[in-house]
Amino acid sequence: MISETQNTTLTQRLTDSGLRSTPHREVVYQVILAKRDHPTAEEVFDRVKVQMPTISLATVYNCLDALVQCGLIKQVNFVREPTRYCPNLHEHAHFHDETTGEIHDIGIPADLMARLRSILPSDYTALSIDLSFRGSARSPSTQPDHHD
Amino acid sequence: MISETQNTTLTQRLTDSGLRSTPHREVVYQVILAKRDHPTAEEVFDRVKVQMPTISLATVYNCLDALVQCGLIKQVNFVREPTRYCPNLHEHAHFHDETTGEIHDIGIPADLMARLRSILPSDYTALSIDLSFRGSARSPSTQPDHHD
DNA sequence: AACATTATTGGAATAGTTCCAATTCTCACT
DNA sequence: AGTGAGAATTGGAACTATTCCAATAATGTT
Repeated sequence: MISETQNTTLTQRLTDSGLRSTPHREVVYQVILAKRDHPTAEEVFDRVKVQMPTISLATVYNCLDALVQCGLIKQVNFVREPTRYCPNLHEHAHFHDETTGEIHDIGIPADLMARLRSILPSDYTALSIDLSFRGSARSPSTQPDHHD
Repeated sequence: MISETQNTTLTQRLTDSGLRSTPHREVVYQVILAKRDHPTAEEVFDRVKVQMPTISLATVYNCLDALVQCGLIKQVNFVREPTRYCPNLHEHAHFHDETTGEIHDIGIPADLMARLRSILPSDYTALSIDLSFRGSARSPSTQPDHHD
């Protein structure tokens, strides 16, 4: 079940963006919050169907778009992979572990965010910044030195 | 025509990765170098066809994969957009201008690259780092000046 | 020249996402 | 509570991007 607080946040955020709070959107949001991984639309669809078997994939896309639009979730994408969705609203990067397939959130310190913005020419306005790593997490000793 | 130097680099890089230098791969590489934008596979296909009308889209994908594999080009991707290809081998970020649709390269200073790596836990090994911005370049205030 | 390996081809198949028209729901206003 | 306008949902078709496949062609090696 969604807590009062979360529910309020959801409704609030949606209406702030001129969108309605609907049962479908609530369940989609709930499902993304419940398991803190980075599901694809298809995975969200599967999880939502457990509670709401009649929901359609098109509606899941619609709900995800709505949640992105009102700023409650973010889209994450890796090369030639389907879009994934992430409810972590703190500034963070993503590490895509190619060995396990998992995606890990990596916090970005505020000063680094500022530094990132600073590399842009002054007339560029960034609405969003995306930092992602690809590699593997479990290679403790045998790391081949690799310089360019 | 491809210059000796470029051709040598291409052949060298390919063979280093256990791949062959073929006419198709040469033309694909040449086309990507010629216009320094960030074409999709489909766009590369269209440009290559001018010189090599019989090439197939599957081959373009194959060639692009080969060039990525040997490190001569990089894949760039934005949310729900087809993969794009970039021959800039310097460390750089991408700015996706949503007003014009253009993608601009933004250099990343060496110390910033180091800083980025430093936010990863010590047992994470990054094979690649991807930094991208989304926004618009034309400043929000009235800006009659027009630079490129 | 013959062979093994690798590349190319066209087309079919798949995956991810969007679109559409019909229906249902919700909210604001009586 | 009833009604109408606008928004959301639905299923399925359409579309786009990419991969797969089996047959053919090209290449480098002996």
